[in-house]
Amino acid sequence: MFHKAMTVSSLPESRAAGRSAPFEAAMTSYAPLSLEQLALVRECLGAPHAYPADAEISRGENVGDHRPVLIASGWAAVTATLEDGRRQIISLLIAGDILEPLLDRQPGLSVTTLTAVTTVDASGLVGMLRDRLASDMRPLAEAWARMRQAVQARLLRQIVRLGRLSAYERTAELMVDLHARQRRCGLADEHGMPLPLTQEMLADHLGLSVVHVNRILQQLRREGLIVFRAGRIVLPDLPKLAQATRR
Amino acid sequence: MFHKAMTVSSLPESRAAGRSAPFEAAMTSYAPLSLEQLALVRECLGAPHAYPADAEISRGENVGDHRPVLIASGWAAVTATLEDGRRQIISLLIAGDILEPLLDRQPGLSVTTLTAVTTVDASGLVGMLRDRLASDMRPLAEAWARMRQAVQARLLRQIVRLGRLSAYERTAELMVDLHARQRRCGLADEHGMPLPLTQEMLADHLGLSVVHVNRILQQLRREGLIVFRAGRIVLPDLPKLAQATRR
DNA sequence: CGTTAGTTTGACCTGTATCAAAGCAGGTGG
DNA sequence: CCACCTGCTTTGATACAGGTCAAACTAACG
Repeated sequence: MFHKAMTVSSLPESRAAGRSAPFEAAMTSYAPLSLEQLALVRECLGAPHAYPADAEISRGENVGDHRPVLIASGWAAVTATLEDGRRQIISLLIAGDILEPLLDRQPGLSVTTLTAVTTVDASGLVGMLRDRLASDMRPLAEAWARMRQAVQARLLRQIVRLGRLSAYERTAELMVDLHARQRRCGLADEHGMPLPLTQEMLADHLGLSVVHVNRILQQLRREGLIVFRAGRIVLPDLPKLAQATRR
Repeated sequence: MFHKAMTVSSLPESRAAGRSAPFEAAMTSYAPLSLEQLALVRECLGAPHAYPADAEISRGENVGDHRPVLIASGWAAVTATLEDGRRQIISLLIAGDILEPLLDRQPGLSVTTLTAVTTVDASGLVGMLRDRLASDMRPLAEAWARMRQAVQARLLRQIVRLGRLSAYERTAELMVDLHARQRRCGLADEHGMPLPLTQEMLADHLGLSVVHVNRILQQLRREGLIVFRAGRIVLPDLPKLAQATRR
């Protein structure tokens, strides 16, 4: 019915606006920031690093030199692979997301790009936030802290999803969540968003089989809760979709 | 077959040794610490706070005054409760564990004691670690960092468990994990440990139904991988149990 | 065009949930 | 000391969500 359309939805990702635009937008959404503060953020960020799709993001061999990094564009995933090939996508990373040392480099885990990705080094930013606790920088630190909390909250939510929600509820909730996250950094409009994920990736994230994910998506489509169009996913009735999240 | 025996296994919990003994043991297991360093840790810890079983650990109403806390004795759980009553125990907390602000106080989550629990305030310790970066305190900071990493790693592992392991694998892995954790702080011997959890709690943690947990436990017992005795659980063949963790 | 990666379909199987009831142990109060 | 609760575990019967296997279908791409 939507026939391989999903994979095509990744954007050209090159843009006139600064590399960190989605991140700045996200940050502002966590605490209101002045233009000066945003400029300061921009200064602190390191040079961008580009990865092709399906590559591993490894930041230094030693555990020591793992620096925090921001996803500037594209989609990536923190993935666990079991010996027998079963995979679990622990966390999806999208533009504006923080990738902290704490998260990756656990043995058995890897961070892989799902689309082409650019990252920027955030250790400068972290250092700046640690040093400068001046009152006018307070909102910055606050936004940063809230973003980290959000990362954590998502992990916990993922546990609840996998532990207690049905396939249908899980899928609906993931869509709602991805939409909210992409809205924060201006990558989604009110009813649509990019979704550059294959059904296999969705399955690996939702703890389901590919076949079942396919059937759940069909059900959601039949009910008019999601529509695939032009490589994007459209959520025509967000409230009803949010309803589908609960039993 | 073991008939309500599990619940009885919580220890008297009053002890001549200092309140923070399990925590110190755990910390040393993450980085070798001198007696002086351990003494310093002890000084930094706040006064103990006691909770009865089945109580909520809430640390201040405002998000601001959430201090990091250590579990000095007893078992607690970070729990999510859905509107319709479904529950998911996100994380089990045992003696020596760190309970960070980041973890609790997400909306919909609560931290509840499963047995009688004593906690100690760790904000002093954190402050000390932040201020004193003297070289001789380096091991302390390192141990602390590793403990935090372990907390994080467990959360990620829990996602993999729920997403990709069978009920049988999940259960076996939990036992192995709990044993390793309790060994670290000297609460378990080589083949046995306290397990003050009802099958319902296990179910809520493993994302299963009570009935199914019961059947899995029976299977593990039949296979001689676990034995319940005198309110403790015995793991007679740890290697084989670890094997049961994988498919 | 053939190849390849992704989606869709159907048939079938199984792990796990649900429901209901019974068994067991410990605590309580008469 | 017994009888009764109450909370926990165990058992059996049954239902269903979701997995597995296999094959067809579609679209993109070189």
